Amino acid sequence: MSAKSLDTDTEHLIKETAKRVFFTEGRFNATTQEIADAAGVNRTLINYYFRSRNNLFEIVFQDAQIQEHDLMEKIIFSNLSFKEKISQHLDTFFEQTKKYPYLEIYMVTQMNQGNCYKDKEHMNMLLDKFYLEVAVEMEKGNIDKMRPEQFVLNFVSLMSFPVSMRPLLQETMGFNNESYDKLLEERKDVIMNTLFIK
Amino acid sequence: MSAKSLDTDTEHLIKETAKRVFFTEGRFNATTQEIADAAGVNRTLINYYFRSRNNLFEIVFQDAQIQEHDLMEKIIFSNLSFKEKISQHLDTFFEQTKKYPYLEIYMVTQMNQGNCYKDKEHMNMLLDKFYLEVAVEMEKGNIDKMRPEQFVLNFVSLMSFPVSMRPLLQETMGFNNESYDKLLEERKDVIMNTLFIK
DNA sequence: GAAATGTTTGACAAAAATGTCAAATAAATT
DNA sequence: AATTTATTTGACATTTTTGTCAAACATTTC
Repeated sequence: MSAKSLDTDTEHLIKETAKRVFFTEGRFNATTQEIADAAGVNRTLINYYFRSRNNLFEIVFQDAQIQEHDLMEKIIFSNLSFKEKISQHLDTFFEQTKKYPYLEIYMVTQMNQGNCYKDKEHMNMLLDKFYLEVAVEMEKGNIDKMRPEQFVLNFVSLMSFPVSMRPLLQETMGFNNESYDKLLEERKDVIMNTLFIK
Repeated sequence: MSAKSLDTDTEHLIKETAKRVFFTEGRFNATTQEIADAAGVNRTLINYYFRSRNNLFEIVFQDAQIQEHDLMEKIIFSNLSFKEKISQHLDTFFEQTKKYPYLEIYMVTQMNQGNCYKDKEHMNMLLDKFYLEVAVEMEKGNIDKMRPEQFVLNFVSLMSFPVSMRPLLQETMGFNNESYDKLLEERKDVIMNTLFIK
């Protein structure tokens, strides 16, 4: 039981499928039937393992939070230089968003439906540490002077928006999948140049 | 009939309420009952005026597109200098997003559910015109050199992301409503400084 | 002010989605 | 191999949401 393959563990399969439907495909109001179909299992197994649809959704939401959180933690507690931290984080982020492009949008829609974010305390501690580093870089003249919070907003905006909003941006800007992928690949350099003073 | 007040025109009231529920409150899977309640009308009036829930949603989606479109057109066909165009657009955008912060996210979730964007042709024409202006500014040395498309991505990202993702960002960054509002107010200057070379 | 038209309402029907259960099957334990 | 336990299934019940309709009401038109 403990050595059971994760691939065939139905509970795990359902959860991963739900994540795929939400975070990868962005179908935020998929029904339990649709998720069950996508997982290739009987719908009532969702009730067996998760009791209710709501419960499954809450668990998936928590998972999403942890994922965001871990990514954040990784960048802050590495002992790279500031610039390298940013650079590294861009790599991990773009890697992760290939799998789950709609993770952040999902969280927003959930929060707008009354679901709320947990573990603010710890996150704040991480951020305060980061703000200090940002301030140091400003003193050194490596980045423009502004409130560190604004730098963080710039950073996450430049990084996330083109991914999260891809359907809208790709369509309005007249790209096809291939050319938009290319655009995204080029973004790392663009972002580094935008954030740091040459 | 033609001179009827728009405030009491039920059809109009329902549509505006739906927009409020979706774009202002971000409750993307509100039921027809919830929308009717929010509008203070009988639910079946939605069927009377819009035939089906789906039809209402499509109409609202179209409205959203037109709104985005008009905003885009405004900036491009003004005869201000490039920098003033950007500046002006930031003002209009922030003004608009006070009313409809979740308009863009709504469009993305709709598109992920199979709804698709219309009128690409015209939008492309607008963008091409804008790309040319961007290129000129780069030549002049007012903005960093990059593909004009990347400049547009930077621009919209810096502008939209902190608004669209507000629930997530505000929570994770530990702001309250008031302090986040303040942060947003400061953003115009930050964005101008980030986009333009001093 | 009577007839015609447009609007609103509640009762009901239909559809869609979720949840429950007992029986069937499979797996583990003795 | 028999028994216990865990998993899976389909049939059914419940709940939620949407759509229809005729009657009530209001407004306009003649």
